[in-house]
Amino acid sequence: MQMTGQRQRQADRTAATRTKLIAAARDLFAEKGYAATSTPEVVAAAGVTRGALYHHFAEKLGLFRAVVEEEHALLAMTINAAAGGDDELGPIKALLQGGDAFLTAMQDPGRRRILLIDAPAVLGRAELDAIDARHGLRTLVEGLSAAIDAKAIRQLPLQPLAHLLGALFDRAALADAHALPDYRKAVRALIRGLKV
Amino acid sequence: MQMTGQRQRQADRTAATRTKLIAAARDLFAEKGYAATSTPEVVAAAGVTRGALYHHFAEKLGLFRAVVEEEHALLAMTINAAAGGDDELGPIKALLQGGDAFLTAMQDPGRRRILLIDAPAVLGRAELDAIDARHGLRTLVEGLSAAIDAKAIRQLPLQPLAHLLGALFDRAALADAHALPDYRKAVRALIRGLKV
DNA sequence: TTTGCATACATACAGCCTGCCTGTTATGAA
DNA sequence: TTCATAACAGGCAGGCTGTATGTATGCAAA
Repeated sequence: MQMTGQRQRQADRTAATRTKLIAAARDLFAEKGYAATSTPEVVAAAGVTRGALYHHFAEKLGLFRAVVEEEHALLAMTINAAAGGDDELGPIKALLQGGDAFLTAMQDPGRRRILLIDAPAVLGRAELDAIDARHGLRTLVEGLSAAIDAKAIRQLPLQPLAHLLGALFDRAALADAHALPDYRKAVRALIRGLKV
Repeated sequence: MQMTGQRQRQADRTAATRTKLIAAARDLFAEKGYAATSTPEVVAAAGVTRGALYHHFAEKLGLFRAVVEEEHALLAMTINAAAGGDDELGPIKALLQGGDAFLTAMQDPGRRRILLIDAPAVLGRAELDAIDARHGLRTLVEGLSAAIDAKAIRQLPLQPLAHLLGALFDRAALADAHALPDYRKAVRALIRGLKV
């Protein structure tokens, strides 16, 4: 039965084009930002035509959305790989370690630009929060929830606290590399201050 | 001596045009965002021509910069008026009160869009930080410095801590109005956690 | 195997926008 | 009054986005 094989060929073709477009767009968005990146540039870098782009994505925004989704997923993977190991660490230590993993994973300037600088303005807070809720924020909420249940930190509104800590980490990630240790210290102090 | 009067006339003319442009741009940027606002729209709303705009501003970005500066100054004025009164309040109370004033002053959605959503992406973090350093962040740094000197909060790197708290307040300001009390509560807890 | 349809592109086009450039008018010093 | 300069006005070139139309390839059914 070659049906699967044939269908796969189609799917592969589609996937290959999408992948090339997203990869090329990611690099350009990372380097020059969303607004300064034109679709002709993207398709030239990807080795396809604008027709292909607009066949797969309704608009330039859709391509950016896809890039953000992928970058977010990659980020979550990296963090889970780095901080997902130790389970018996205590809720606060787990939070701090997760935060460190996040800051490390965010050292790529392109990633910072896409996720922290452009995405909020291009996609809007609401949509970016929705994406974030499916990836990084979820684990943060879980960690905080565990910490509160274990009475390791004060009882506070979960979602707001998670968003605020997320903003804290985002801001720390934007710090100059040489200032990062100080930011790390301040973040840790703020989190430790939540202890009951 | 009419020299002053004449010079004033020129200056007034310039100031009037600039004011009209900035006011019109502020409203449009607030409503539709920077990218979706065109210079033809702006000049139509301001009742001038594109020639006037490009005479006063080198590019569209310069107009946005001016809007951000003004909005930042207005914000600082509002906060100072609301929270600058009580001087003998204790450093932590003063911080919390200043934060509340900030959140109140940030309730205007247009202001939020301009300062918190668009500005970081359009101007870049570095330039926005430079602007912020001259307005809101300065008072925050002073407040924190006083609190540390008074040994009311733990000794931590000043600039990073200020930027982190700034990010905290920014995020809280973006919360839905109905969730604001919970955000406020969480922010207060985080700040109180800094006590020695 | 062939036929017919859908998917995956390619290309040309219309409309808009930005920044610049050239001309014109108002202003102020001499 | 004269002349220089600032403050505009209007037009133009280049580029970009999204769309519409045309073409080739894949693939399921007859």
